[in-house]
Amino acid sequence: MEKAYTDRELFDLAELYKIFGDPTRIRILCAMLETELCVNDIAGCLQMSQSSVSHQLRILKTSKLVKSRREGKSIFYSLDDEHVRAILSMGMEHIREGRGERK
Amino acid sequence: MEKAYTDRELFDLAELYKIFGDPTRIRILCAMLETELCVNDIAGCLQMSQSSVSHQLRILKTSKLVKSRREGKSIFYSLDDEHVRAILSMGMEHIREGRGERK
DNA sequence: TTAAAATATGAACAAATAAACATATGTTGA
DNA sequence: TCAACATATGTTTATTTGTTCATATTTTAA
Repeated sequence: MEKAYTDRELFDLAELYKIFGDPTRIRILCAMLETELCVNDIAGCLQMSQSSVSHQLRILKTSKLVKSRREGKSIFYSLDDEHVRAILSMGMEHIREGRGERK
Repeated sequence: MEKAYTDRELFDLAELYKIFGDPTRIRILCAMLETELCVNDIAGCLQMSQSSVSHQLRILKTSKLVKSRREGKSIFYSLDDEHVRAILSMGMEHIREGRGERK
């Protein structure tokens, strides 16, 4: 039986999950589950600095987890595709099945 | 509309993905996609030290991503549940849709 | 019970990275 | 063009964390 995945794919896979593996980014992503948001909106409702939000959004965008569109002075961000939602809800299911308890 | 997830859940979710977000752990998990493996097997086929494998396995077990059973002097590890497989393949789909390219 | 094999664990070190701060870029309206 | 607003980007710092080395447990066989 041959190897299922290439080294490259395994590395990229880890890189992908690394993006999800930060509380701040998770909060940003989940905030966008319902609607697109501009940087200031996110900074406001998540109580974090504009700079920090912007830095994280850049990471999320580079990883193709969010996309953006400009409207006047504001730039609206939203989840890039349905895979992002699927990954989020898949993880949440795992958590809610009693596997996410304190260490 | 009320908040979909609690702060606790969002934090746990990030913690879960953080476990997936390391190349070594991803390689260990994917090595176990087909069959259960003991520590030495993993260290051998992944070319890493016994100590490092053991440390990572402890993390994976604590997070309920793998389970173990003893057989004589060896301890065999395997994926804990179908969610782990689902999360892995979901991420792989995302990668393979051209969203995992170099930064 | 002693030795050897398999695994686990503790400590130290180095690399990665998120947040904060300051500053730069870009857009709109007067 | 100028001022004000929105967002982006360097840089530094503190924290986190994966690996290595040394050592400790645990199990089997003689």
